Order: sequence, then structure tokens, then C-alpha cells
Amino acid sequence: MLIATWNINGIKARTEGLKTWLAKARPDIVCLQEIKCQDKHFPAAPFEDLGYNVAVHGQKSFNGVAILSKYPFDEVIKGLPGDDGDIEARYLEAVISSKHGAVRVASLYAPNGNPVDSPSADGTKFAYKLAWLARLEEHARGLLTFEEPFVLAGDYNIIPEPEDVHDPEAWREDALFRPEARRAYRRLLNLGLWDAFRAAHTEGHRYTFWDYQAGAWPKDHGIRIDHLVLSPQAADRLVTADIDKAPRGWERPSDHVPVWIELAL
DNA sequence: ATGCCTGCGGTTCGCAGA
Repeated sequence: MLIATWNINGIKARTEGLKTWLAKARPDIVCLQEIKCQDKHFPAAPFEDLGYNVAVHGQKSFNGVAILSKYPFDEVIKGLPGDDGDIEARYLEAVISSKHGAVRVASLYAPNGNPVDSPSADGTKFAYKLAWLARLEEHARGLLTFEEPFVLAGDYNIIPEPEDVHDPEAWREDALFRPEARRAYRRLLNLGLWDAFRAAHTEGHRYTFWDYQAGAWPKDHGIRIDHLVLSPQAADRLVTADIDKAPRGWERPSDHVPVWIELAL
């Protein structure tokens, strides 16, 4: 079973590019982030025509997550538990059964958190990011009690280690690389979860995001912030993982590229 | 030190992204 995650930065602008990639990569399940549209405006038909079931948790203009699956959805849960006042569409979870067993898959879009000291309605953007990640940790802790395969896939907006950024010093004070954010990611992994790409690859400087500005892509000034995080039962079934950076060079690309895993499921 | 580029909403500029 192939499971991918991709922050596509606007589904309406990326429908053709996503279709092209699906035809090439042929994933069974795809977690999408930053669809930037309401549920009713998600262009489901082109993906249903390719054999995918579609689940969407969106909002107007910003954020928004979705899951495409060749297998039917047994269950779909919208929103990350832990704060009823949080109206940002950043989390969608589904239980999906293949012929070899069930897997729980979440498509998540963690808050960016910049600027670190900016005021906002509930404190600062950085405080919202850290609170959101604490909720994710608490939710993962609950899921672990089921002792089943699950995959928390998406744009974490966290650079885990210095080897995951072209210039660590330039990102030192950024919300994506601040110790508090990295610590939150480590706390999540310390529950017993695995970063799938890092489990399969020892080399550094493999990136999932390159800014549109300042020639970041041709200069390979990237960061690794899109992750598939596995429960022990999913990690036991991990065959391989990789980043497909080719779509960053396509016409009208997203600034992120797909990351994918193969599970023996 | 700042903008660089892009998508979106809703009109041609402001906001957010990372």
C-alpha cells in the first residue's frame, strides 16, 4: 500500500498537476494540505474518475485538508480534538480497510507559527502552533492505546534537525526551527512513533519545501517539513519511504513536493 | 533591513504563507 502526503498550495490551482502525479505515482492514499477551499468547492470529480474516494475538511481561502483513497472510508473524523474554539481546518482522519487490514490515516496541516512574537486573538501565532502540537501529541497518545497501524501525515511546519535545512543558522529564530517546535516534534516521536523518511534514509539535506522566492529551488535552498509519522504497528510494516521532488520543477508548481511510504498492508 | 513569489478573494491590492 502506497500512502503519500502533499501540501498542494491550492487545489483549484493544482488539479491538473495532482492528476498528472497520481497517474505517475499511483498511490493508494493521498493526504492533501492547503486545499484553500470549502468542502463544497473541492473538485472531487476528476479524482473520483481516477478511482479515488474523497474526504474533505476545508474552509474558504486558507488551510484545508483532504484525503483521497482507492479503498473506501470506514470512518471519517473532521478536526483535531482538544479545542472546540479552534475553527481552522487543519486535521482530517480516516479509517481505511485494504484487503490486508485496516489503517488509520490522518492528513494534518500544523500552524506555521511565524512571526514568533506577533500578537493575535489567542496570544501569539507561535503559542497557537505549540498548543496545536500539544493537542496532536495528546490525540496520538490516545490512538496508541488501540495498538493498530496509523499514519499521521502532513505538513508539520517543523524542521526536525539541522541536517533537514540548507542553512540552519539562517533559520535559527524561525518558528519552523525554534527549539520549542523541534521539541514538540521530538515529544511526539518519543511516544514510540517513527519519522518514516528518516527511518528509511540516513542522508541529510533531502527537502520537501523550497520557497518560491530568491531562487530557492534552483539553488536547492530547501527544508524538510512534510512528514509521515508511524505508529509502531505501521512502522513494523514499513517497506520504503521517499521524497518525490520532481513536481517542484513542473509548470505552476506547489512550493511543497509529495512524500510517500510503502506499507506491507 | 527588506523584498523576492504565489494563491485567493474580490476586484487590481491586501493578506498569508515559510
